Amino acid sequence: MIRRTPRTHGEILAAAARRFAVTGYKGTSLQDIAREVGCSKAAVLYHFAGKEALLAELMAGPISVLCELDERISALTGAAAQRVAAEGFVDLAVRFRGEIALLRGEFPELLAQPAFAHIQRISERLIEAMTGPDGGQDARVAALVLLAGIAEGCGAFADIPDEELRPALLAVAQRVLVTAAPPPPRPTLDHQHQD
Amino acid sequence: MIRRTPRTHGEILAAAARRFAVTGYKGTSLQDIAREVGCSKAAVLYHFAGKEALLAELMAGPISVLCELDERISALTGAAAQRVAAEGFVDLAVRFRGEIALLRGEFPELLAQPAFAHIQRISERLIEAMTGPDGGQDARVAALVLLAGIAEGCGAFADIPDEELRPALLAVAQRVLVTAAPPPPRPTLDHQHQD
DNA sequence: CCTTTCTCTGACCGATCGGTCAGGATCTGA
DNA sequence: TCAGATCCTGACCGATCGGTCAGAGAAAGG
Repeated sequence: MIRRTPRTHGEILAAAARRFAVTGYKGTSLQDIAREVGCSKAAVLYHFAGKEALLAELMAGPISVLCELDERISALTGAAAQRVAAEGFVDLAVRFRGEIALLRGEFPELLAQPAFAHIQRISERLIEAMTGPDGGQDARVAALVLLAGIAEGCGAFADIPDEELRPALLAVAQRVLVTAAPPPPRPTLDHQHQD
Repeated sequence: MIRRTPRTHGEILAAAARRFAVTGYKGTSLQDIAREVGCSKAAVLYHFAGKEALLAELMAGPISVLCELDERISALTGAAAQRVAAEGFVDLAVRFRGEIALLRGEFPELLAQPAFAHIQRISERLIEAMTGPDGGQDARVAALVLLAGIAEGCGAFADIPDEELRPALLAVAQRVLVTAAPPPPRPTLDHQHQD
């Protein structure tokens, strides 16, 4: 009586991840997943309550890590919160880039679902933290570009090993975020400078 | 006999843009668009050959500008190509951020369609140009994050006026891109592949 | 007036979606 | 051997999708 759902459960999950990564969540039908596994669509729905449950189980890992990150950040402010948010998000993106990639830009609509409502709030707090102590509009734009860029771009980073991707993304984050208000010595770019 | 399609054509187009911006391309049905206009679904299909034609007409502007940018870049190399690519893409994003936003992360699937195949190629060349003369993996990661971040993030920039958004994005681009490998500037991190 | 052209509608089509259901295998434990 | 739980299937459901079609209604021109 120990064997709950022998091997098909995991197989279906893996197949769903593969399909989602290729055609996106909405673009993948239960039929597609069933075909990938080599079983019937009804079998998929025997192991999982529905398509949404499939996604929820796939995203359980990154979501729990994201929640932990949110709690860590909520205890901080200013530059400390900014640094932890950036590093934490990079770590999360590197570790779960496969899972994040399979959402393929469907964040807005998926986040609109009540099941993922808290993710929406967390990402907003993440943006706020990444905006940093400067707090200006430029800093907020930078934070948004960084967050969206990492989230959307990490689908293209599948072939880069973790130990190379992490420092690369950290370097980008360090460069892009407005770390403070003080005037940096470097001139800001504009169209009219020497060629 | 002059009046081709009086005003409904433009009305339908505007309504489609509004709906696409809210629920995405795939997430918007012709019924939704018809409801927004206040006509029947058949009327929408009377003015437009199909849903795809609707999108194509909406994206005609940004696509033509993107093609121009591609041609301009193809005549350049190295740092010059990088600068033109970054500035050109920022300009494009600022100017057409409404149109870009209504794709809502559906780039991958839409680009997979044969009708948008050349866009795929152009974006790859854009990445290559933005990677810059350094050419290392870190530079490529930075370029990807920037491109994806601007494309995905500009949907959140609707309330920022052009004259504020452009310099903000240019500043981000200048910071994030690995500008060069030459001697004077700051050392690139962990990058032992030059001779 | 009638005819033609343009604009638009409601009904309808086939396909596909997520999901349900009755029941057939297959296995387990007594 | 039989009973019951587990695993899975094919058939089916209602909803919705993009798209078609015959024809109604209005406008224009003779």
